[in-house]
Amino acid sequence: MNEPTAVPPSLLDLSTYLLSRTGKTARARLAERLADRGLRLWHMAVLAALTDFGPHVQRDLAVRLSVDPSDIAKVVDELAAAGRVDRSRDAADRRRIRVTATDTGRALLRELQDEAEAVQAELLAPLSRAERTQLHGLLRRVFDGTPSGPDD
Amino acid sequence: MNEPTAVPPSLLDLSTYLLSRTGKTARARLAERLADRGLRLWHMAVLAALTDFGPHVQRDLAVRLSVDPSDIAKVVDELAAAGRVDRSRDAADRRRIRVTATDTGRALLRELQDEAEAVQAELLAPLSRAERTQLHGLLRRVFDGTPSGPDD
DNA sequence: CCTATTTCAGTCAAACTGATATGC
DNA sequence: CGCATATCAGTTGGACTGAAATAG
Repeated sequence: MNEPTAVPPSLLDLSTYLLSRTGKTARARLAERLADRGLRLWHMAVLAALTDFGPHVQRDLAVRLSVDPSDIAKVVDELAAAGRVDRSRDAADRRRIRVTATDTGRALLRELQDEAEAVQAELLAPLSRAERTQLHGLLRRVFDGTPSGPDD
Repeated sequence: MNEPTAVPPSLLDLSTYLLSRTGKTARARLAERLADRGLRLWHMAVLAALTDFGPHVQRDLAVRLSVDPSDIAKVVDELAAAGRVDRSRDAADRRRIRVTATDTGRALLRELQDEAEAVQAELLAPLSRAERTQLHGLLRRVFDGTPSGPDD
């Protein structure tokens, strides 16, 4: 008997289905690599925000990354325990906790970015360099045109 | 103080990040619409498989859609309770349960496809028709080149 | 006896909610 | 007092695991 491996065409015809599936695969592959280091995707996202934009109050990290503040707490806590970020109370407003990436935190981010690019190279292998640029541009315009929900 | 709304460039530069985010948005938007009808994405996927390829044994549904068999059971059960599919024991191999879409099941699928296309039109609004076709082609090639993991 | 199919119960991490403590 | 920030505990739906029941 033939194996029922073919995906339903009425799903394949939806670009949103392809987006969803390939996106999920991409995330899963990177998450798997990060798990080998005891990290999750949010650890990388936080390090990226701190490195790109400098120190953040935790609240601002949550806003920028569209994560719930209650979930940021745990992630920052773990990064701090590993020496990847420093935390310090804001002298002017003692409610606020300022988070800064350490040198080893920034070094870790560079390694994670290498991993991410390796995953990406695997995933986009069917495309030529020009096509990858094209895809990136199209995705970027879709992303920019999409008002961010709380769950994105 | 300026709002920290900008997403970190070191993430935006990753096509896989854009894929992941836009894919998640697409899924969430459609899931929200389906929830209004008391349905989830798997209900639609099962109806699509049954409509595109005809009746399936549950095991084959699980393989085709890359879902765990233990999760298919619940979905099919709900669809059957709503009269969208029929179940019958295979006479030759009484372990197997054959699932068939009913007329109302197929009618429901058509409605769900309309919803999906509406979501897609919203999401891809920034792109011209030609660009959407281009995007679809690129995504399709990435998808086809990606060996499916259990979690895709 | 071993395998295949279905099903149920339980685990597990992720996303979200609610409540609390602290400081403005 | 109201509001903002951080934190903790609990909930919820999804994906996966293990084991049982039935049939080949």
